[in-house]
Amino acid sequence: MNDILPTDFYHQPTLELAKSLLGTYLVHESKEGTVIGRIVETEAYLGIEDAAAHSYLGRRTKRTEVMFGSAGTVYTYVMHTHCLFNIVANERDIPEAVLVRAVEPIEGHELMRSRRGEKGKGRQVSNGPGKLTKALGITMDFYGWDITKPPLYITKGETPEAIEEGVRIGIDNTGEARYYPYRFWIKDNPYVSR
DNA sequence: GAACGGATGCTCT
DNA sequence: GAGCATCCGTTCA
Repeated sequence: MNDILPTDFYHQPTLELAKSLLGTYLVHESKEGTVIGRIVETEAYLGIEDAAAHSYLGRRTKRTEVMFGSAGTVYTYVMHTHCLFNIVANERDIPEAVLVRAVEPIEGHELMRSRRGEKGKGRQVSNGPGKLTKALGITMDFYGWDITKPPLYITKGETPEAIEEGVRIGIDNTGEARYYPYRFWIKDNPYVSR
């Protein structure tokens, strides 16, 4: 796997990056084995001007600190009983990131399913933000990780045939921001969350 | 140190 | 499709 996407790849407008990430391969090498998931659904969070983003109005805390850092940094966040996986985009001091909402298993199906347990059969194994992190073995340990190096990195994948866009999910109480069309997914892919 | 609430998932109807 | 279970980081006292 020498097709690791370089840091430069992440230095682009967040909305562009969200679309560019569709179809790429998210790889995690662990002692249990290697798992690869093709990113099929993403959402963009535009920091300053986006009421749904943790970094809204430049809000800077321990939690959002990495969003202000360099592009290509991993931003993990614990939500309810789950862990969500984001990738910081754009330039330093511009707190924007892309949330990975769903992946399609490419390699390591057995390992993913065993991590998910009985609930993770079929497409249920990774068709959601909290599900994919568990399937891929991503935890808060990767907070601040540089996504361009092993054991957790992204490689060039298959360019999607068609991309669709729509409103984001799970942010019903954020005013106008809930209507922004910042969600992107690969058309007709069965692993898209909903 | 206590209270709060959320970028969800699962079960049941 | 709707309702509820479930925790930990952040925030405030």
